[in-house]
This record gives sequence, C-alpha cells and structure tokens, in this order.
Amino acid sequence: MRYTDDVVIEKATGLFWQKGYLAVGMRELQTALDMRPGSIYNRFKSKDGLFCKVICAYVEQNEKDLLHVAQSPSPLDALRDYFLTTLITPANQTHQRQCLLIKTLAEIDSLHDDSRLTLSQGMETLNQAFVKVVEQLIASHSIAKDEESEKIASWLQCQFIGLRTFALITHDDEKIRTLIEKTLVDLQGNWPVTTH
Amino acid sequence: MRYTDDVVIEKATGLFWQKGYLAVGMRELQTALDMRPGSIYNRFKSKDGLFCKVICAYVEQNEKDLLHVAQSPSPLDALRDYFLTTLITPANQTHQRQCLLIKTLAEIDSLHDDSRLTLSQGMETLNQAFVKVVEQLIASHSIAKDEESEKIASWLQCQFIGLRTFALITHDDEKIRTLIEKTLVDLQGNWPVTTH
DNA sequence: AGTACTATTGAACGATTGTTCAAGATCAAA
DNA sequence: TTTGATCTTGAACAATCGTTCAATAGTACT
Repeated sequence: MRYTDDVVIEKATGLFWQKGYLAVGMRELQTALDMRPGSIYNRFKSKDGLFCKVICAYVEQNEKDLLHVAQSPSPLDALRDYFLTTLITPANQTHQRQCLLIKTLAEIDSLHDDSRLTLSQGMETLNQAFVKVVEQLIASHSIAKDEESEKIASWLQCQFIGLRTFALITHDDEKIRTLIEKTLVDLQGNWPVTTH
Repeated sequence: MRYTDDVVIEKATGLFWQKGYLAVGMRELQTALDMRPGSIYNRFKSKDGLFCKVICAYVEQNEKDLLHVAQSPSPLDALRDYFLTTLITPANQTHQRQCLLIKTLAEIDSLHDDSRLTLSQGMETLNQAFVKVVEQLIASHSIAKDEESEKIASWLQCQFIGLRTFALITHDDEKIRTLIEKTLVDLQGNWPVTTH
C-alpha cells in the first residue's frame, strides 16, 4: 500500500470538488493519485466507491467543524468565523466556496445508488449538526427561543447554501462579508407569524 | 425544418435541466428531439451550440418573469407569487426547482467557452432584473430605502439561490412556504451597520 | 418543370469512457 | 527461505462519447 487512504482521498477530493463527478475521468484520477487502474479498483471497488469515500470524508470534516462551532463558548462569533473562513477562500481555489454536497446534488441523476445514499445520509448528518448549532445559540441566549430550533436550523442551512453558491459567482469579498452580517442580523430578527 | 427551433429548444431544456450538460448524451438528445445527428449539428453547430440556445431561452424567460414582478402594481405580492410558483413545483419535476444557471454552474469547468460566456451573461442579465425588482419595491414604498438597491438585489438573489436549492432537497412544501415568508420579512428588516 | 439551395438522414469515425485480469511485486508469518 | 495472501501493474476490453459527411429529401424561385 503505497499511499494511505487518507492522502488518496484528499487528492481525489480536490479533483471531484473542482470538476464534479462526471467530469473527472479515471485516467485523470490515475495520474493525480499516482496509481494504476487496477490498484484503484482493488482499493475502492469502482469510481463510484472512491467517490463515496470522498463524500464521507467531506461530511465528517464539516460535521466536526459545525460541532466545534456549537461547542464554542460564543457560538455566534464562532458561526461568523466559520462562515468567513468557508466563504472567503483563496482566489486560486474558489471552487471550495461551493459545498461539495450541493455541487454533487446537481449530478444526482448520474450517480449510482451507493453515492446517492451516501449523499443523502451526508445531508442528514450536516442538517443535524446545524440543529445542534442552533440549540447552542439558544442555550447561550445568543438568539431568542421564539421558534423551533429545527426550523431555524433549516433556515440557517438555506442561508449557507445560498451564500456558498453566491460566493462562487461574486468574487467581491466585501459584499460577501455584508451578506454574512445580514444573515446574523436576520438570525436574531423576527419570524413570520404562522397561520394554520 | 420539421420542428421549429422553439419546440426543439424546449425539449432540450427539459433534458439538460434534469440531468445536466455532461450527463445528456447526443444519442439521448437525438431520440428526445426526434432528430438525427446531422440535423442537430446543421442547426446548432454542436452540442455546445444547442446548450447555449437553451441557456439563452431560459434567461429570457426568467428575465421576463422578473420584470413582470417589477412592473406589478404590488411588487411584494408579485414577488411572493413568483417565489411560490418557482419553488413549489409538481412532485414529478422537482428538478425545475433548482435554477438551471446555478445547476450549470456546477459544471462550469466542463463547458466550452461559448457556454461559459452565455452563462455569465445570463447571470448578469438576471442580476439586473433583480435590481429592477428591488427598485420597484422601493418606489412602491414596499421596503425602506435604507440601502443601495444593488446591495439588496444581491441579497435577494442570494436568498433565491438558497431557496431554490433547498427546495430541491426538502420536499416539505410547508417549510418552503415558511422560508419564503421569512425572506419577505427579512427583506423589510434591518441591515447590518457598515463600518468602514 | 427545372434549377439552386437548404435541411435531413444514418452509417461511420476516432477518441475516450469505466472496468477487467493475468502477471508480477511486496510483505508477514512459519 | 518458503508459503500464502494481499496489493500493484499496465495492456486490453467493450461501450459510449461528440462529431462528420456523402447521399437523399425537401423547399423556393424562375
């Protein structure tokens, strides 16, 4: 085993994140990973299998980051920092501004069953992580407990998706900073009255 | 000319919207459009050329819809209706909830120069349409003129992107309705103080 | 009706796709 | 050092990719 799975998956993540699942060919992976086809297939079973590992590793990392935000003594500030570091990336790798899961969502019709399952499970995992962040925001009295934390978490996730995609287009970092602050304002702002 | 360009592009739009640019093969297009390869290439020059027409038609339609919102006597209500009809689509074609331009953005590395240019021009066109919507919202006193309309437009576009992607995942229409209302509340809400 | 031009057809092309597999290399245990 | 198991190699596979082009059909104008 020449390279450990960790470094292989990290290299593969870079490719898939930049180009998407379909656009990355096996030959491209072979040169990027410095591995021959049989070797890749023996370790990961298929291109799809390797992609699943990539998604899993990505979800794990992001879940860790979100839980770290939740466990921070000042969740609101930690959330701002998390947004800033995620949304304002170096100019030579702006593709990382887009969430890999959301990017993959655009290709969901082309994925095999394994990847599709891994993707939806990853979504659920991160959704729960967002819920925990919101619960800590409420517990630390950073925001009022007027709404269910699950609802706020969905909204926050929605904001995050929008911001990460928008940050991909804009390249105006100052505008992104403003949008982040607006999100933090709205997080503490009013919610629509629910009429049932 | 057996089919008019309009119906051909409409059929092609359906395919590209559902599966993405790369995932749609020429054979698939041939059967869906009921056209032979030479015929497609004679009319559209290439798969990329056809895709450009698809993007253009999509942008034109959405620009029209947005300007219709702007010209409405009650822009705020028209905006709500626009969001509702765009975000809550029949269950058998939920892929239409995602903006085709945003979906295409995930494949931007795989696009030819023509498509890339068409895409970025389309983004700019719709951005300007959003600016006009916001200007009318201000003119009709639906929202206060505390901020530059261009900034508000970016925020609104960001919300729209987030909502359309989120609506792709959720399948809980009631939650989407709530998120739309929250957006309309925040649209009239406070903005962060800009410290320069 | 005949000419000139455009549109359509469908077989075929070279390139690339993901994947396989027999052969060789590597390593741990006996 | 030999055995057995695991991992790596790289040529080769069938399938599919976007695209071409000579032949045919269709259309418009004189």
